[in-house]
Amino acid sequence: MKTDLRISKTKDALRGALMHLLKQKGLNSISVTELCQLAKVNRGTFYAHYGQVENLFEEYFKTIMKDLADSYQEPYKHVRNLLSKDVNPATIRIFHHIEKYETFYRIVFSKTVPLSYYYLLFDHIQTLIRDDVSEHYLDRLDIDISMVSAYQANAILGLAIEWHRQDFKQSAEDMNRLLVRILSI
Amino acid sequence: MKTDLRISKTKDALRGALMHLLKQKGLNSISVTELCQLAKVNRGTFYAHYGQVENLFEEYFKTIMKDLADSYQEPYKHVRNLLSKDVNPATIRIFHHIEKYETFYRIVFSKTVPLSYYYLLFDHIQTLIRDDVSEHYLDRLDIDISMVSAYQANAILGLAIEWHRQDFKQSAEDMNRLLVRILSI
DNA sequence: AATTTTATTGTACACTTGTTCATTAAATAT
DNA sequence: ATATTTAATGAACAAGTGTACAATAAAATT
Repeated sequence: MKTDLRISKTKDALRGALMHLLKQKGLNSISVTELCQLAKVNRGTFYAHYGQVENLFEEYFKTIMKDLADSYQEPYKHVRNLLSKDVNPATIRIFHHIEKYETFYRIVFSKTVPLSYYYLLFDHIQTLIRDDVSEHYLDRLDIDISMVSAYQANAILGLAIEWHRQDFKQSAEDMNRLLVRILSI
Repeated sequence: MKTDLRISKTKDALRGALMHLLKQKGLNSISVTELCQLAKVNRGTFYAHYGQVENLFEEYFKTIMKDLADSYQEPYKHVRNLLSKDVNPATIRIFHHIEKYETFYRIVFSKTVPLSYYYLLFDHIQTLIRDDVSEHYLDRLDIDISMVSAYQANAILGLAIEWHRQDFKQSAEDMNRLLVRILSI
């Protein structure tokens, strides 16, 4: 059973309007009313699908996260030679992913956005890292794998935050090199 | 010139009401109206001091950050013996600080809160670490100190996030030991 | 092509928000 | 103690929020 044409039409219009407005103002200052006016969708229809503007954004977020997961599957080319044995390829993929969706991540890392978006990203990276970590620490049953992966995942995100602060002036390639250097110290 | 008694009276009432409501619901679902009703303060008065509920919370936040800065100055007793040469005492202080203000940090780490609070905490820890890092990397002028400190600061916060997720079941002491173990691997 | 199902619309409602301003009351200064 | 300054109040405003429901229109099904 495929989704009703009217529904996807409405959702496309709302997503388009949101993307348009996000280039002008922050997520929290976009009202349901103006969003619906721009999308030419009835306000009641919006509430039938989403409870608040954030929910609409989150739906978009999931498609981006999907891409991150997919990019993890992709074969590695240009960075493999950089990698030391301590670097998880998954972690190093993140910077290219952020670069690709820069406009989007400018929102995700903006101050006014709820912490939940950061957590969604964190979760994703933590999961990617966890598999690698649990292999590496197979012999040490005494240490909490969740803690180790949380530590490593968030360290990477620390670099991403600083990258955002410096207005993404470095290239993703630069960030990869930086990460390798930090890990090798 | 000291602050007007009426102002501090109003602010105390508002802060008290906020703390009371935060035990029941999330920050974002507290309306200005209900806050003022509980505090017995006119809604117009609220807006004279704060633009939104978040601003009131941020005022409280700053007093907590002050405590974190102060605790950094305190002489070290019970953890010094644990420290390897690679561990910055500042970083290891953070877990005791979070434990002390657990109620508060349950809010700071909750999903619905704006990312700006996380950044305030991040900034603070990054600054504390930066001094230590710049000493350590004095010879390596090619590496961005902000990046290294962002990496390390956020790694610690990753542990704090995971700690929060596990409902703070470990003691601050446990977290310190864990950090030392991770760093020594 | 006709029928059934279901999404969208328009309208209405009570409520919250953010702002303004004259009035009142409380604190500070004389 | 009185005068002056300044904060708090109450009322009113336009606009947004969230919800409900009957009427309509557009899909899906037969």
